[in-house]
Amino acid sequence: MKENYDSLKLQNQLCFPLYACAKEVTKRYQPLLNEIDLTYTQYIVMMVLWEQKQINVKHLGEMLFLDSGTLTPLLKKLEVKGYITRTRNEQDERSVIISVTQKGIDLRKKAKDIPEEIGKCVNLTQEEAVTLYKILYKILDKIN
Amino acid sequence: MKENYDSLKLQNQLCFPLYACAKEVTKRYQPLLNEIDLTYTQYIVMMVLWEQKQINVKHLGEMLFLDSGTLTPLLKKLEVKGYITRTRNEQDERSVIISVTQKGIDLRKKAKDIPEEIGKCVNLTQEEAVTLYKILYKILDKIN
DNA sequence: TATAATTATATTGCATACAATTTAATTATA
DNA sequence: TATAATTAAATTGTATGCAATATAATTATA
Repeated sequence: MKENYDSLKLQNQLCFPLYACAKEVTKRYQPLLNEIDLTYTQYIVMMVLWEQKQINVKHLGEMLFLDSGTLTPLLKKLEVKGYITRTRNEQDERSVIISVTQKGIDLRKKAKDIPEEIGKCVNLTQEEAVTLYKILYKILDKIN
Repeated sequence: MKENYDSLKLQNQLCFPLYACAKEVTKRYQPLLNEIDLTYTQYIVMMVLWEQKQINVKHLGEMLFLDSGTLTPLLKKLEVKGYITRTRNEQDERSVIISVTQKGIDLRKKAKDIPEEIGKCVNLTQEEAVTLYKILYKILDKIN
């Protein structure tokens, strides 16, 4: 009475290549991000702030799928670097407002070529990239 | 002379949904894996050992895209739990051979239903799943 | 309007990840 | 065959991530 464990084989997993791919791609960012003194997670935070200028921690966490245990220390580091400020919302003292500084805004110019560099090393066709994008967001939309 | 920073918008990134999706899906494993006292990374290590019974750290790292800085402490924890043993290769003392114990083998029965449970919460069509799988492995194959 | 419930961050503890370095063993070569 | 180069793990240091809990502020309700 032999059981079938095929579903537990590494090559039959969908999550594993997802996990590995995310790590490998993120790793490719690091040498580029080192030049502007950011980690990948710090970079996506700055991306949000380049668009919005200002956002509270809760909303930021919802956008990036990160909780306060990750964001609080990370934001303090960005504050030390001078890229953001953290101030309590005067209307609701529970909330902390993150604002980008001029130094943070200036960083965007230096980051400008990073997406293209990463695109090169990922090397998908335009069609594949669009398909991947759609499927990933389908998962993200359903999962929460 | 306004510069165009569209490529730095969060919604134009391919890496971000990849990063977020990997995290969110992995998070869904945790309640299931808690019942058999494994983390996700420990789980994929056990997956390899359920197939191979024995493998050295270097080869394991290549399969899982993990380095010794991650694997060494993780494997020591699996050893403490009694799921694996770590022994030096007598032919080459630099190499450490990881072997699954009977207790480790028995764990597979308890893990059997996990892939299906995860499949439910990801909720892709069979075709989407296959497409995603292929694109992810295309990236992984090229990137290293 | 006191008190309970909820909400937004912060903190703590644990488990990755990885770059960089170290150590020990093996292999290549002058 | 000594010495240099290479290789495989282990170690160190830094940065996430997240569950669980704590704290403080706000809101709901008896």
